[in-house]
Amino acid sequence: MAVKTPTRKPRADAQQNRERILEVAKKEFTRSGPNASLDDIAREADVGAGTLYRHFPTRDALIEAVYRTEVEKLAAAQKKFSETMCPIDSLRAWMLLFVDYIAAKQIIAPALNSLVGGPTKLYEGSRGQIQGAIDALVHRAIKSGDLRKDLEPFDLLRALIGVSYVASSPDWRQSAKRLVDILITGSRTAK
Amino acid sequence: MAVKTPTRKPRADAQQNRERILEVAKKEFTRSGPNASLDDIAREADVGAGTLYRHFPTRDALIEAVYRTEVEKLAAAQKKFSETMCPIDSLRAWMLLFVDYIAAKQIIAPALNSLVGGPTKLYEGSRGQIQGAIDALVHRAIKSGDLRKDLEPFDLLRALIGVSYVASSPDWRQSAKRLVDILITGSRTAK
DNA sequence: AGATAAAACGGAGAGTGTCTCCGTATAGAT
DNA sequence: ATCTATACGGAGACACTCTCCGTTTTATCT
Repeated sequence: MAVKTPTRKPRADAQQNRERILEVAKKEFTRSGPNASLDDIAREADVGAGTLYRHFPTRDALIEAVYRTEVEKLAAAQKKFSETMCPIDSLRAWMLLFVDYIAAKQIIAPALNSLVGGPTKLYEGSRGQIQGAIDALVHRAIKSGDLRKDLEPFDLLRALIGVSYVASSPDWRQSAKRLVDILITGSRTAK
Repeated sequence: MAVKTPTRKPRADAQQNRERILEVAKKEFTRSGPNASLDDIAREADVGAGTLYRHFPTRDALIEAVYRTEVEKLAAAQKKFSETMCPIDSLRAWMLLFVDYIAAKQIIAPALNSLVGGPTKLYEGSRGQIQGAIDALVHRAIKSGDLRKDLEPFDLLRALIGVSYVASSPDWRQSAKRLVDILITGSRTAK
């Protein structure tokens, strides 16, 4: 079923370059936001601009790749929570983790908009991961009767992103976590 | 109390240019997002680049100015609602208006991040307007006993922005409005 | 109606970033 | 050792940003 594979082994240097670019890009995006100069990144990674653009045809492709591993961790956490906690608790735990995650790696913030499905079709991959996670959590909690049946997981994600997006005040994490509870309270089945 | 005013009457052409720039800028930002070329905007407004930059020293200053009038309308709506509805209803009405507003003028979306207090200090003016509106609404509803006392108006705003930010699916407005109710339900005083 | 100076204009151009093209280098297969 | 698919690099064409300053326009004064 896999694609035809009479292809030769991929070149090692290509892989190395790719990783080095990602490393540098992560640092640069963190440092100077999503508009960091791509040529700068290429230079710092000791590759030509062409190499960077071959690996990542657009700025967005690069950003997407940078955040993919982070996103994968969040997705993995969902599985763990679902296995060890009751539905509603695992949802809350995941949402709180999300908040912490953003707090720790502000990097992600600039990309969140697109992640949630912005005007462009970027982030399809990452988006699928995150959406899969929240879908699983919400559906389980709906099935167990803890949450309203009409709850759209994606809406919850949107709100969560809004909450997490900006660290504008020192007590940001506190208030973000309070809001997670508000969201969950509002999402419970009417008693 | 006013500043010294031995100044002469401001020049009419300057004012006209300023308005023309704003008009064109609004159109361009709507059409091609917040990265629209400023030189293009200047050209289309029949002014030199220098003129544009004199009026609006930075891209952000221009964006801020473009959105200011929109923001003022939202702030005005708050007053009206507060005068004619009960606290909790006026909060809900305003939040729904906010959603509609974004739906109608996607323009605002790109600016929302900053509006909510992003890394930069832009949008101070607009932000104050919006924050004032939600503050008033929430405080009134807290005072009337409809909402939890520990609710941070700003959190609600953040969530609202997250909900409104992206029109990723056709039924976006529907689900955004559902989420407004979830937020309000979660914000009510525990019975 | 001039005359005057404050206010505003415009656009050339320097600096920076984006992205492509294609000649060159190299890893893996034989 | 040879071959060739694969990948590399960086010059360069193009686009955008923003400033500088000589020129023009406007409000005001007489």
